[in-house]
Amino acid sequence: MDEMFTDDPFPPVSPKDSLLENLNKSQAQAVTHGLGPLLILAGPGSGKTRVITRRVAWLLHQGVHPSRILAITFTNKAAQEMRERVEALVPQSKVHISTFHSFGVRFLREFGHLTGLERNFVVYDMDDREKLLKLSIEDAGLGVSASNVGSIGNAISKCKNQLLTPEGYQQSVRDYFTQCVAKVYPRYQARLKSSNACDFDDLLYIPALLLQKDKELRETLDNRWHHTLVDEYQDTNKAQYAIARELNINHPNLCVVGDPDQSIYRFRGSDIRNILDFERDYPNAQVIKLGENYRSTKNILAVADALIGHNTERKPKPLVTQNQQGKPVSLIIHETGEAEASGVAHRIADMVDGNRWNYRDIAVFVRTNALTRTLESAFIQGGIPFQIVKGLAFFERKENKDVLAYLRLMVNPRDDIGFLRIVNEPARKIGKTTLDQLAEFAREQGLCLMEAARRARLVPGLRPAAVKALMDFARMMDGLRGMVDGSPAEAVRAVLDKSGYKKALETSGQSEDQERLANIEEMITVAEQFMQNQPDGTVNGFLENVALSSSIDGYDKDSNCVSVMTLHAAKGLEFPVVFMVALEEGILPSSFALPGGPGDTTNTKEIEEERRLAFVGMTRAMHELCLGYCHERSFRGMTRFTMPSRFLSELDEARGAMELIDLTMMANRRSVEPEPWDFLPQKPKKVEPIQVKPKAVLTSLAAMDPTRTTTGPVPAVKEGSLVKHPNYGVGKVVEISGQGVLRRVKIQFKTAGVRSFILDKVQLEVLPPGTRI
DNA sequence: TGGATAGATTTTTTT
DNA sequence: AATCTATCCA
Repeated sequence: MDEMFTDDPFPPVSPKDSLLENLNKSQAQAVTHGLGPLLILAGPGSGKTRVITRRVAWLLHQGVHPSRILAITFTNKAAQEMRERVEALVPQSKVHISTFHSFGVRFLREFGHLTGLERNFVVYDMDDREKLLKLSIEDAGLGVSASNVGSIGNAISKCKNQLLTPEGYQQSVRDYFTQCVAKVYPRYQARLKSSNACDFDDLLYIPALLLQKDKELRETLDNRWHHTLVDEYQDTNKAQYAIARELNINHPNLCVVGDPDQSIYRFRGSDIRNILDFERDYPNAQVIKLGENYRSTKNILAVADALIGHNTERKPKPLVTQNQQGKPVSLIIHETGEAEASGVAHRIADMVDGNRWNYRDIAVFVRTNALTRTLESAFIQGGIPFQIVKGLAFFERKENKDVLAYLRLMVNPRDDIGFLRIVNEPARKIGKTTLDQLAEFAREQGLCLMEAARRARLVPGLRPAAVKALMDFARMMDGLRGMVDGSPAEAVRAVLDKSGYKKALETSGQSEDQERLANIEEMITVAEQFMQNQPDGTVNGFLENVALSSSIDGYDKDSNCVSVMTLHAAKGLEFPVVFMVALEEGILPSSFALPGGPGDTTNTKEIEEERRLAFVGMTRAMHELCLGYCHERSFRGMTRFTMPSRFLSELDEARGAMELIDLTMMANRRSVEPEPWDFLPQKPKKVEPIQVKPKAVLTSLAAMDPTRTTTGPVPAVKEGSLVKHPNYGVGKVVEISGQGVLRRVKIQFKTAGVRSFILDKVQLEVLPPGTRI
C-alpha cells in the first residue's frame, strides 16, 4: 500500500565512472564503501552532500534496488534536494528519502494501530500541544500557570526524546516539579491517544518504542531496507538513534554522516555522543574523515578554527583548504543595534552597487528571531530586497489555523483540540458554559467532543438554544466530512463556504477581516499548489505537509534578495557573503547558557553548544565574513549596555586573519579595561559613523518583493499611490504591510470601499502622481 | 455571550 | 514593543 514498503521492478543501471569524478580520495572511498557500518566525519564544506548523493547512486549502480535504500535527512528541503540530485544521477530511481519525522508519520500510518492509533491520526503543532497540555494539567488537579505549562511541556518532550515512558518516569521523581511532571505526563499521553493525535515527539517516540518492543515488526522492517543513510547524525536524539539502530541489525549497513562540531540541537534532545560513540556502538565501523574544505577562504577557516578550538568536548580536527587567503574577516562595532542594522544595509548596498555581489549571495544570521525586526526596518529603509526565513508565517495566522483545524476535524473527528478551536469560530453562540457542560458529558460517557455534540440533546442542563447550536455544528461537520476523500483544495473551498467562516468575514465591518478573507482564500491556492506537487495527495497528506514543514523550507534560493535567518536555519547552507550580528554576551552565547542564567545546570555544555552555533554560522561563508556587535541594544522595550561576546576574544589566535572596523564614538579612545577586541591590529579604520543616507527609498515593486523574478522598471506602489484595479477601478493605497509572499496593500476605492490584497497576486496599474480620479 | 480596555507578562534555538 | 489575560460592562 505504501510506496515506501514495496518492491517495484526496477530496471538495472550500468555503473558509470562519472560517479567518481571530481572526488578526492576519501570522498571516493566513502562513496564506494561496501557493506557494514560507515561513519563519515564531514567537516564544513567538505562535499558531504555530494558524497551522500553519489553514494546512493553508487549503490543503485551496484544493483541495490531503490526500495532497499532508506535515506534520512534533517529537513524536508534537504530531502527534496537530495531526491533531485539522485534523480539527476539515476533517473526514475525513486529512492525513499525523508526526514525522521516524516518517516515516523508514514510508519505510524502503517503500524500505529499496534499502539491504538488509527490511520487517520493528526499531528499536533506547538499550539495544539500547549492546549492539550493545559487540559492535562487540569486533569492532574494542578493549577495552570503560564510558567509551569512551558516547563512541564519541555520536561515531557525531553522524556520522549530519551524514550522515557510515563511509567519509567515515576522512578525519577525527586521533588515537587518532577512529581507534577509524573502526574501530567501519563494524562497528556492518554489525551493524545483519545484524540487520535500525535505531537512532534511522538512521531519518533512511538516508532522507536514499537521497534524495540515488537521483535517481529523490527525484523520485518530491518529486512526491508538493506542500506540506511542518515545525514546530520550529530543532531540525532535517543529516539532517532534507536530507530536507526533497530533498523540496522540484520543488515548493519548503516551509513551516518555528520560533524560533531556542528551539533546545535541539544535543547531538542540531540545527543552529541551518538556520533562521538558511533565506533563503540558499531565496533566494526569504518570511519572516513572528509577534512578538506572546498567552501571557505583560508581567513574564514582560520577564524572558525580558532573559535571551535576552545571547545573541550570534541575530537580535534584541522580545517584545511586550498582556497585563497581571501579578505580578512571583519569585526564591525557599532554604537546601537539600529546603527548596526543600518550599517549592514549600507555595506550590502555597496557590495551590490559595486557589482561585487548580488543580493542573493548575501545572508545575515542572528541568534534569535527577535533580532530580525531591526534588520527588517533597516533593509526597508535602504531599499534592500530581503527575505526573512522563518516558520511559514502564513500558517501561523489565526484564520489559517482555523481553516486547518476544520480540515483536521474532518479527517479525525476525535480531535478535541481542533473541535474546541473552531466550534465557535465563526461565532455560533457556543460559549464557555456550554462547552464545560459538553466536556463534562463527554468525559462521563467516554465520548469525543464531536460525538457528544451530536448527542447534545442528552446533555443535562443545556439550554435549548445551546443544544440547537451544537447539533447544527455537528450536522455541518458531518456534511463536510463527505469531502475528506476529495482533493485538499476542494476541501478547503467546502470549509470556507459551509462553515460560514467566509461569510462572517465578508459581512464583518472590520478592515482586518478583509485581510483575513484574503488569507483564507489564499489557502485554496496553497492547497492547489500542494496537489500539483502531489497529484494523489489527500486532505490528511496536506495537513501533514503543513505540520512537518520547517522554516528553511520557505527559503527561496532563486529570488534575488538578501536572506535573514537564525543560525539554526543556516545549517547546511552556504553563502558567498555572511554577516553575523549581535555577537554579545547574553545573545550569543545566549543568556540561557550563561552561568546564573535560566538554564544554569551544566553551563559549560551549553556554552560549548553556543560556540558550535557560532562555528556553524562562520563556516557558511565562502568569501566574506563580517562579525558585528554594538555597545547598547534595546530589547523588550529597554535599552541596555552590552558586553562583547566572549567568542570574539577567543579569536585571538586568528588575529592575522581579521580586521577591526570601529564605528563608535569610542573608536579612538583607549578604555581603562582591556576590551576583548584589543588583540586586533591597532589600526582601526577610521570610517564615518554611518548615517541613514536617503538612498533610493523603494525603487520598484520588484525590488521590494523577493518573490518577484521580473526586474523591469515597475513603478513603485507606495502609500498614497493611485492605482487601478481590474475589478474595482481606481483607488488610493492607504497601507502597505508584511513582506515577501505575504506583502499586502490596502486600497481605498472610490466606490468599492477599502479592500486588502496580496501584492503578489493582485494586478495593479500604478497611475502617475497627480492623476485626477 | 462577547467585546473592550487596562494590566501583566514576556522571549532561544525547532521538527 | 507587542502580545496575551483578566476583568468589567453592555
